[in-house]
Amino acid sequence: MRPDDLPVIRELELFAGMAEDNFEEVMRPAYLQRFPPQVELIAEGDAADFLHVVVEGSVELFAHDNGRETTLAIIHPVATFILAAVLRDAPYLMSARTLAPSRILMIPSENVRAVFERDAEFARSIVQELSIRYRDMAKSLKNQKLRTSVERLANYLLREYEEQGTTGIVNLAIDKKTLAALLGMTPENLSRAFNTLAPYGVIVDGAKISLTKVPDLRQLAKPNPLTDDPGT
Amino acid sequence: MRPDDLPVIRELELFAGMAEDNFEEVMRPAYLQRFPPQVELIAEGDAADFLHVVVEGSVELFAHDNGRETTLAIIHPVATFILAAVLRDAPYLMSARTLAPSRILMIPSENVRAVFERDAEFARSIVQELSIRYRDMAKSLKNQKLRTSVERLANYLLREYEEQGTTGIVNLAIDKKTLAALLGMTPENLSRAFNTLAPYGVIVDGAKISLTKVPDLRQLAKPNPLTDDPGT
DNA sequence: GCGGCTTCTTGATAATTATCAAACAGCTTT
DNA sequence: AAAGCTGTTTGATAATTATCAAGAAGCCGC
Repeated sequence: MRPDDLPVIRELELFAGMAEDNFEEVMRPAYLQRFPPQVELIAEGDAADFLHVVVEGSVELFAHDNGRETTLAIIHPVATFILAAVLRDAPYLMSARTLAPSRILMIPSENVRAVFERDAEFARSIVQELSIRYRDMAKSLKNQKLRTSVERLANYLLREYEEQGTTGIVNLAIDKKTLAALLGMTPENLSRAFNTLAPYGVIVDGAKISLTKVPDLRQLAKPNPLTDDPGT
Repeated sequence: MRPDDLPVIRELELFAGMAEDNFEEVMRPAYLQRFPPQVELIAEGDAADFLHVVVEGSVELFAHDNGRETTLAIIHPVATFILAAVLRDAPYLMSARTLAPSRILMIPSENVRAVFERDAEFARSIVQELSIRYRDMAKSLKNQKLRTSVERLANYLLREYEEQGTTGIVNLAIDKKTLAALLGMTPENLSRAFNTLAPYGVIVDGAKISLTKVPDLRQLAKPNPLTDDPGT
């Protein structure tokens, strides 16, 4: 592990409050590894041996059923994934693969559980993290069940628009195939959904999306904090 | 509160491990109330003032967006709901209504949070409960994104079949309109989905569903523990 | 029993989404 | 520059799901 990585991880909300010696105990057996893109880090059904932290790059959480595949979330630095499986010592429900060249911190599950038992601050942070994740998942389910694919795309664009500083340009950080899977549609349909949004000022140029009529787009999308706002 | 209710609640996994005096402190300001069916207990967007426990009856968690409504879960006794909102002191993401005449225990959120801070066993239980809920939500999302409506119905029936003792008869505990919303389809489509399943030995008689060709149904449904098994 | 009610079902049609096939664009490799 | 990728788009068609309208079945109060 590079010496300048630890402070970054320490600042993660999950670890920020815990006692220094407990932090060290969690981190001592952890290791940080570099992965190229498209490497499968974990597979659904596997035992949850490690808590993973995306330190750099990005990770896609996806799942299979019936021979079909879907994307459930994209994890950006610095954040953990599969915390729930680790805490329950249960099989992963999702697989994970790197999207970009990434550095992943892997902490043995036992250590997470052991320190959780005796560090109340850490326990508190874990509960907050889990609650956020639960709520994000609930929002995703609402998004999927209550909106059409065009609406999901419109809301996704508006969310990115806010996060990227309302400049009028949204840069897609993931390729369109992955975006389609995340939004619960086929790549062909994503392409058509972009066309449908053209009258609402959505101009596509590769991964660069211009939003020229945000009020119109907003009227179509009808964003709702109880479905859209992540991390609350 | 009836004196014989407390032990039942005490046995809830969430409360089982905690110290007696802490349990009393959580419960002292709580109150147990009886509600007729179809009473809206909480509304999405409201502040999370109480942790709710379904002691008797049943509760539907549902949500709106875009003028549409969907059902996210049905809660049976004895179980809590909206724990994540309580812990984060954040607005509810879902509304809740009674489906049957129900008795609901309401515990002020502050008390839950206060005791959580100092009872490590309680904290542990909360983490387990949250993890289960997160994973159930993830399973629901997989179910919704990866399966057709007929497949979702088939898997629902098989799950109920197991839970109701594999007798060949499944009794629907909720009306078909609610089931349709839970499975993410319209009532009309649910009716048609049942017809589609007739060749697989699914015979509908009101709320009584007979499964006469379970192996065939299973072959169609392709149930998967990583999508279906609740509470793991 | 008879309205009156709700729930559920059926039919016809429309909207949404997926599939299959082919073309195209932007890459890299040779 | 040509060939071969991969990712994306477009077109044609099919499958899935929703909507609208009407009918059937069950339930309740009187």
